[in-house]
Amino acid sequence: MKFFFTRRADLPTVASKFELSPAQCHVLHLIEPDRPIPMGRLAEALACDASNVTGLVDRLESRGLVRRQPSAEDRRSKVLELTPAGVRLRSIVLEHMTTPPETLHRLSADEQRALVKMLRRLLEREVSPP
Amino acid sequence: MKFFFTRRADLPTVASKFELSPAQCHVLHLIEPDRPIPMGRLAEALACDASNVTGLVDRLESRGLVRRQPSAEDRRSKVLELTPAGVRLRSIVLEHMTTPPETLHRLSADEQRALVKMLRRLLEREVSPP
DNA sequence: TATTGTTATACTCTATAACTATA
DNA sequence: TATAGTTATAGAGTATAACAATA
Repeated sequence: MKFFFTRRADLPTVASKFELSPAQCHVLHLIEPDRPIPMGRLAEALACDASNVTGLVDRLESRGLVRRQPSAEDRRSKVLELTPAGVRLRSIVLEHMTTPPETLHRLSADEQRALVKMLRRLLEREVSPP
Repeated sequence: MKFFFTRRADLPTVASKFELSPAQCHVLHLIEPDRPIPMGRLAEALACDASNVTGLVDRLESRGLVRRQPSAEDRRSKVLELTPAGVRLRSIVLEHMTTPPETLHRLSADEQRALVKMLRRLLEREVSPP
């Protein structure tokens, strides 16, 4: 939990480097390149009401990072995909967010590997099962 | 990072169980019982502007969870402390937030211990050095 | 009837700038 | 002059409720 709150305090700082809000960062993270996602599924993944996604996507769309496309199967639904600019920014943001804390050197290379392995196992399939 | 965003999505859910906002949860976490903290230091710990702390504390104070007290050393400054109700709610919230993800059983008891140990080392002194 | 996304409304969070009372 | 906290203001995030189009 301490880990969580520590990173939570960092997010606005990281996000603002790219003039993004924390929530916008989260959206960028959730829309994977070449993997269009319906708006409703995005709302689920964000654990927020669907009505919020409208405005969130509006702002990202007006910055040319995300596109709304009609869904092939259901004419009520729209799917979201990253624009080329969105793909680029996403990868830059992710790179910055994965910059490890300066305290990482406290763990040996072996320990770091073991840590990553355990965290991976904890998180598998917890978000956006294909 | 995936870990972070996963927990980030959980926070509003956990918080709303107690009719708290995510930020209010964070504040409750940061004010330790019997450890008054000046408002300015709270703003630092939250990585937000000092002006936000006013409203944040207003709302917590009007719910009887937090108290403002004049600082002994500097008459400009006010220190924050939890009320008895605040101490109680803090401990309940923290208990809920430390409920491990259901996927924890994927790690053996030994692995869990090792994981906790490593995370502790990564985080030591990163927040609120005494 | 039920569902997807939108709109309207209200409240909270957040930053910036201007203010006050101390230092 | 500088600092701690407040107030005013504006934009973004969030939930609820009501709505249109489609299923």
